[in-house]
Order: sequence, then structure tokens, then C-alpha cells
Amino acid sequence: MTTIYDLAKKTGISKSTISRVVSGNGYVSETKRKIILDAMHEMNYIPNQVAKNLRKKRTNTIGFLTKEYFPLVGEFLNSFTKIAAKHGYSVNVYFTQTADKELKTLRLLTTHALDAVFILTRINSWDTISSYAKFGPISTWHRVNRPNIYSNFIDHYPIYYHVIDHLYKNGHKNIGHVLSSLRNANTRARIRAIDDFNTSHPDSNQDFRLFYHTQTGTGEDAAKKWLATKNRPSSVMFYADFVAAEFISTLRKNGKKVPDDCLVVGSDNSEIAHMMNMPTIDLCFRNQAHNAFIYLYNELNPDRLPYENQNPHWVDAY
Amino acid sequence: MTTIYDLAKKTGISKSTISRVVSGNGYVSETKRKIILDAMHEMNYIPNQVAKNLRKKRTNTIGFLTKEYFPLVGEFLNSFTKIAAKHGYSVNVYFTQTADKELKTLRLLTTHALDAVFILTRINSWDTISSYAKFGPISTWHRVNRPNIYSNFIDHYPIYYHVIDHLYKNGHKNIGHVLSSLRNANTRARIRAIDDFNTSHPDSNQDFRLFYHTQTGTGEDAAKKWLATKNRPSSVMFYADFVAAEFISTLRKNGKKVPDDCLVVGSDNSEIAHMMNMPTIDLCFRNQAHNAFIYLYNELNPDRLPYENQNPHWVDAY
DNA sequence: TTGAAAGCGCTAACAC
DNA sequence: GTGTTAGCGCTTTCAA
Repeated sequence: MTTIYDLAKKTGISKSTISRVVSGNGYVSETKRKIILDAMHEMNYIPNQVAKNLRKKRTNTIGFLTKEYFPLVGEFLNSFTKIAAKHGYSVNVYFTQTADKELKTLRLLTTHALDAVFILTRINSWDTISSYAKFGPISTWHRVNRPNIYSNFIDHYPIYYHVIDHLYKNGHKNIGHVLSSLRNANTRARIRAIDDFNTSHPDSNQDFRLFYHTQTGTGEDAAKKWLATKNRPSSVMFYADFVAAEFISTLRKNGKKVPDDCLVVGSDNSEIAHMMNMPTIDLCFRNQAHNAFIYLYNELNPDRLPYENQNPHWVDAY
Repeated sequence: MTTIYDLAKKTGISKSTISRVVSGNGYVSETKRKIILDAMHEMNYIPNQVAKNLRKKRTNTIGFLTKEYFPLVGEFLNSFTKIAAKHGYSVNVYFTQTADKELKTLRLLTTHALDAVFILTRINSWDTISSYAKFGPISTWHRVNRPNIYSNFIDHYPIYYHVIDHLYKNGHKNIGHVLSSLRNANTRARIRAIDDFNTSHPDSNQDFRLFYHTQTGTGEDAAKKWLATKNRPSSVMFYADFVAAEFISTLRKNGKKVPDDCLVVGSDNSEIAHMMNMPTIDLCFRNQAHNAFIYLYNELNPDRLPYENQNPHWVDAY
């Protein structure tokens, strides 16, 4: 492996000058630059990233943390990684699984193994997590209110209210809700929307409410609960497309027709929503991925990259 | 940030001895070990991974390369990352997109930024790719026959033949095939299976054959071709669940009934197959992920981890 | 069983 | 413009 030292020996030019042309910082005369460039090609020189990292205390690597895998992880990661790569960052994926392993991953910030961290799904409390922000910027798509964690969140209240209203006007008086965990601020926002709507529309029924901490097996469980319900909602709204999809698939296995027997509404506007022909709510996760990276980049670098606008909206089945 | 040097200064013990207890190599007296351990806790010492990497010329990081995103990427990555994490490796994901960027990623092997590489979807020729194997082990799930690339491939011939036969016996005389690129050895194996079956069953019709290089928009395109066909196959087999799912979804949008109008068979046994209630072929991608990692690990380390057995099989819709 | 010393390959003051 | 020098934090001979 050719090093900068080999290049110096070969050309008779000092390491520092060579470093200058490789990294593009500082002045180097055209004649020397040419000699060095030629030698680089001839000797097939590739700078050692690890040595550079040690010296600069930077790895240009961002950690992407998720507790577990669910289909949206892949789509989100795809968006995040692409924007990161575009700006010279690579992405390390961690399926944290346990609180302990999540902490261990966060600690990589302290050793400069990771420059920054994005959190898709967390395990530890935001207080614990935010205590690592002094070692490197942290961002998430969750709705969290901490001074040192960037949250590119979407307020679910208005769009959720809007969708309930839309369903109501289309004749759905009994609407079910499959929601995420209550520790999630946007779950609480959704509940406020439900309650507020109910108050102004007393003839509507929004009693069917389920809460889940995870996405695995959830749609199936919700479907069983729906099937076991006497006064079944004619429409059910979900906190994730994937869960909604599993719900639909379970209903169909049980001889029900979707959307005739039950109109299912997802959230995310992911691939799977189109696949299942269900209406969904676009909550702009692609922009969120983008903006979450932009924040980290802007914290890490002197220049400023612009944020993208976000516009949550209803997406018809098509 | 506490360094090994700070520890040395504080305890009055040399850096080398401290290094020995941190890394667990070499003899250290119990008394000194205790002093060091205590100091480590007290000062909250976390070894700097980057410095270690530079010194050892190892990063314990494996590159996961895929040309583009499609749903199976996520599921595969999930399996791969988990087994890797279990053995102390983290995984860097690269969506390579272009031949040039793929090469650039491969070059990370030469600088010791990546210890090894797994290739899910490639762009450059295997000859080009394999020339990097001297810098670090490379594995893939593709069927490739190069001495220095580990291929944990499944021969699609027997299972594919078996499934055609199964469909035929269930009354499907006209079977369509949506296949991957012909440069793919297993695509050719599938074609051999089709042709061999046809030779021994002249009354069967297997003329509907489509070939694709990518997974995006493919299912929709195939569906349109199916709809435009006069003598439509009563069953279509696919090279990927995701493509099959898009096919189903497009047929349904066009008023067709699945499986009544067309029995769709996927390949992969991924989440989406269950979601769409379609039969599929389990080609053991989870084991392939496992074994692909095992190979890299075994090349990189003195100890030997065992491989998992693979048993491709038909999976009913359920 | 321990410590001194020599780097891994690169960057960045600083001096000239 | 360019070279000298001093590290980044760690591991690993080698000698004691």
C-alpha cells in the first residue's frame, strides 16, 4: 500500500506538500503539484482514511439507529444514505435491540468513531440520549422537545383532524384508530384531534382505539380485535402503512372485503400503501430524512445546507 | 476525553500495561489490573476505536453494497447486520448507483477503511470486482464462480423445476415467467428448468417470458404486458416477491382477480409475500445473509464459525 | 510482569 | 511556497 511517505521518498518532496495537494488545502506551485499528481497515479496512491480520521478526529460517518427492523426503515435509510453520500458521509446502521446496546452505540460518539447520530427508533429516554449530544449532534424524526436534539417533526394534529373530517363527510360515523405508543408525542396529538372532533361531532363514534409499542404482528392483532368487535368501525386509521397492510391482509384471510367492509387508512405514503391500494397520509418521511441529515451536516460543517419544506397530505388509493 | 495516556499519568503505570488490560492481551498482575480497572471507571475511559483501527489496520467494519433500494434490501440488511453485530462488526451501507461509485466504495478495502465487503447488487463485472479481493474478502449471494469471491448461492434449477411441475399438476398448462437479467446465472438456471420441463411436457405453454434488470416499476410493466397478451398465462412466476406484489396490485387496479384470474408466485419468502397472500419460494435469503457474513468473518479471523444449512422450498399462500 | 520506544499514515502549526 | 516537527491514541516488539 502506497503511503504519503512513499510518495515523498519517490518525488523528493516533503510529506506536508504532498498532503496539501491530496487534501486540496494550502498553496502548492504548479510544477510540484504536477510531479506529485503524476507520482500519485503512477504509484496508485489512495489516502488512508483511518489515519486521516485519527488526525482530524472526524470519520465522516453517521450512525443510523433503529431499535428493530420494519419496512419503513429500509425506505427511510435509503433516503438518508443518499443525501449523506452526496455530501461525503457514509452511514453505519445499528439495530440496537436493547437499551444497553443502544447506549453502547451512542458511546461511539465519544470516541469519534461516529461524527453524529440519527435516531429512527429509540429505547432509552430522550434525557439519557440527549446527554450524548455534547459529543456529537443528534437528530431524529420523532417529536421531541430537547434543546440539543434536532427534531424535524411533523405535527400530526391538523392533518389527522382533517382526515377524520374527510372520512366523516364520506359517511364514516364510526372510525377506529390504531395508534402508536402514548409516550409518543404525536400519538397524543392524534388523540387530541380525535377528541376535539368528537366534541364538535357528538354523533360520531371513535371508541375503537388500540395502542402498540412495536410494528411486528401488530396489524394481525388489530384485525383480530376488529373482528371480535360488535359495533365494527367502517373505517380504521393507522399509525403506519405496514401495520395497516397487515391488518388488510388478515381481514382478507378472514373473508372480509377491503375497502367494502372496512376502509383502511395508512400513514407514511410508503411503497406498501400503493401495493395494497390503500389511501394513506403522506407525513413526508423522505423530507424528514433529508432534513435530519441537513441538521447534522450543518452542525458539523461551517457551511449551511438548506432545509426542505414539508407538506403533509392525504393520498388517495390508486 | 480520557485517553490511555491520562490513565498512565494518573496511575503511574505505563501505557503498555494499561493497553494490556484494556485489550485483554498479555499478562498483568492482579494488583495493577485492579488499580487500572478502578481508574478506568473513575475517569470514564472509553478506548478510541479510530486509533486502534489505525494501529491494527482493521476497522471491524464491513461494507454492504447494493446498487439501489428495493424492499428485500432492508430485510437482507437486517439479517446481515444482526449476525455481524453479534460478532463485533458494524455494517456500512452503500447505495452505489453508478459503476464509478461502486469502484470508489470497493477502494475503501485498500485503505483499510473497510475490512470486507458484501455485495447484494453489483454494477461492475465480477472480474473487476474480484480484483479487489486481494485487499479484503468479498462475498455475495449471487451465483458467481470466482475463486476469490465467496458465493453462497442457491441453485434455482431444482426448486424452479419442482414448482413448475406443481403448478402444471394443479392445472396450469400456460405458465408465465418474469425473470431477472440473463447475465444472472440463476436466471439461466431457471430457463433451463423451463425448457427441460417443456421438452418432457409438450402440451405445456411457457412462452410468456419477460426479463428485467431492475425492480422498480417492473411489476407494473409486466402486468401491462400480461393484460395485453391474447393467450394469457393462468399463472406467473416471479424472480422477486416485490415485483410479484406490484404485478398483483396492478392487475387488481385493472379489475382482475388474484389468484382467480392469475395465480402469482413470488420468490424470496419475504414479508410482502405474506402481506399479499401469495405463494412464494423460500430461497433462504436469511441463511444466505448469515453465511455470507460467516465467510467474511472466517477469512478475517483465526477461529471458525459454522455455516447454516439451506433448504429452498415452496411456501403456500396463507 | 512491566516499561521504553517505535511507529500506524496523516495533518497542521510554525519557521524559513 | 515549502519543509520540519510534533503529535492524534493506540499496540507491539524488545529488553529488562
